[in-house]
Amino acid sequence: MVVTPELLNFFPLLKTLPSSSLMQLAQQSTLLKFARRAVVLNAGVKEDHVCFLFEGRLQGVDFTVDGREVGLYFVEPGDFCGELSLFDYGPQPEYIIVLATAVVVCVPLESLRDLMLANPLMVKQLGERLAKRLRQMTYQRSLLGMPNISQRVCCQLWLLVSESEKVAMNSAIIKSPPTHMEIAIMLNLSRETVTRVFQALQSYDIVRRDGATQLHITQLQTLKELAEGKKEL
Amino acid sequence: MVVTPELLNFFPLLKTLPSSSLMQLAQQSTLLKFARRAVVLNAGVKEDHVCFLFEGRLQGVDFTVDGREVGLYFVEPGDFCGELSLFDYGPQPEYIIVLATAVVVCVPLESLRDLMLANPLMVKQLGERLAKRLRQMTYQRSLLGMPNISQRVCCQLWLLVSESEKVAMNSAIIKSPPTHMEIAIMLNLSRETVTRVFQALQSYDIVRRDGATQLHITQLQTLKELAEGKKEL
DNA sequence: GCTGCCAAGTGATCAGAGTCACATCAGACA
DNA sequence: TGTCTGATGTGACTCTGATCACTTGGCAGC
Repeated sequence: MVVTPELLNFFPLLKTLPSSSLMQLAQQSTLLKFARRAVVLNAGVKEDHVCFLFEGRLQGVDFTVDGREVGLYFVEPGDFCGELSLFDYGPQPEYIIVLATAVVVCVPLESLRDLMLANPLMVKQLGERLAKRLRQMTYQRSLLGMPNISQRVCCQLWLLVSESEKVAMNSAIIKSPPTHMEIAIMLNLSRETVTRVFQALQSYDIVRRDGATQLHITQLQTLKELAEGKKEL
Repeated sequence: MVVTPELLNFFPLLKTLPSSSLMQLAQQSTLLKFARRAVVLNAGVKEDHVCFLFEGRLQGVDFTVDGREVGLYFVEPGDFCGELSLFDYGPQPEYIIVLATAVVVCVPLESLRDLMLANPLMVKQLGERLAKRLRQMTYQRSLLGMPNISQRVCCQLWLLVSESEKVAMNSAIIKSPPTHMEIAIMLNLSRETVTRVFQALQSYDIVRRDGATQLHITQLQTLKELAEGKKEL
């Protein structure tokens, strides 16, 4: 499918580029649609493109020696992944899996690297990006230290709420939310345990399922307090 | 204490700088000695310097809401910490604690940032550095997914062995190793559990304590196999 | 509408790590 | 040399979350 400069403009990182560069980049890029469970980037491989997510949701996952899945982070629209090798030329460290049908713009690694060399602003943005990811992973790691399981789940749920909805602080909607399994591997829990926490949350009417594609959080304030450990389920 | 350009030269990141810059940086930097348990960098604070470790060992730690310690990474001599805000001007995300009496060169953040702007090679190196830390954290996270506790401990131990000793593959020595507690928080385990794993390792004569300041790994090969899950304790 | 498939819901059971409460040990220090 | 402190070592007990083995439910495709 054809990639237009306007499409690239959707992504904060690329927005700052001169339109000539955008034009060129658009020509070299491809637009792909991935179904659920598809693998967007392979671990251990030197991938030759960076993936910009336009629509859907991705998850970075790793596997332990014994084949157990470990969830690392979620990728939301506007964000991208596979950028590590821009810096160190190393292989992609983790798998990137599609959680919800995803529309992805694949931008050649080399082109991006060239732009990066010519464009200090882009280096700055990419640096900020790595820093952000590092902060994110640090936070995610600290979640795992929490002894209270429900709190862990609530924190993760809270992370999935968009910033704008957090401000309003009323109710929120998470579109095509991760499955219990996908949340479980983020938090080092079993799928059943996550299900049981959700059962509890639903019984108190803190969250509600709107079909399979929407999770309605009816009491955002309560969820926050649960996440902060100010309340117990 | 006085910082000489030669001292700065010890650090790979700074080695590439022109000697004039080094000279200047040296004048602005301070050399500090920290005792065990001292706090080198505070979480949540906009620290104004980057810490280069000359001697000793540091640990990045975070705390959960309920005051539980979470270990994030170790810092070994030659390495540095507190560099995130170079990129995003944000606060230091985690505490940096001294594990073994540390000699630290504190370099002003602003000076480093200036050098970074003037010096593409340094940007490159710092980018590689962030990338490396991300890979490290990804790996450390995957350790937590392992269901077998001894394996987890062995992996962590294996990480503490220096690269040069891994090549020789005979025996190795870890100088002033982290305490059981410090290892425990890295692996989401209780201190007692780590102690029990060490007991097992010692009973099979895989590791041995040489006083409190040295941990002798007598069977490096076995340790590796344990870490890889090819063997069980 | 039927079938299949995957996600979610649920109870019973169990193992394994956390917790508690000590004892012990080694080095630091006066 | 005695004392203190922090690190280890260890047993007993608890209890929580994993596991297993199902059922149920919802959606997609035929």
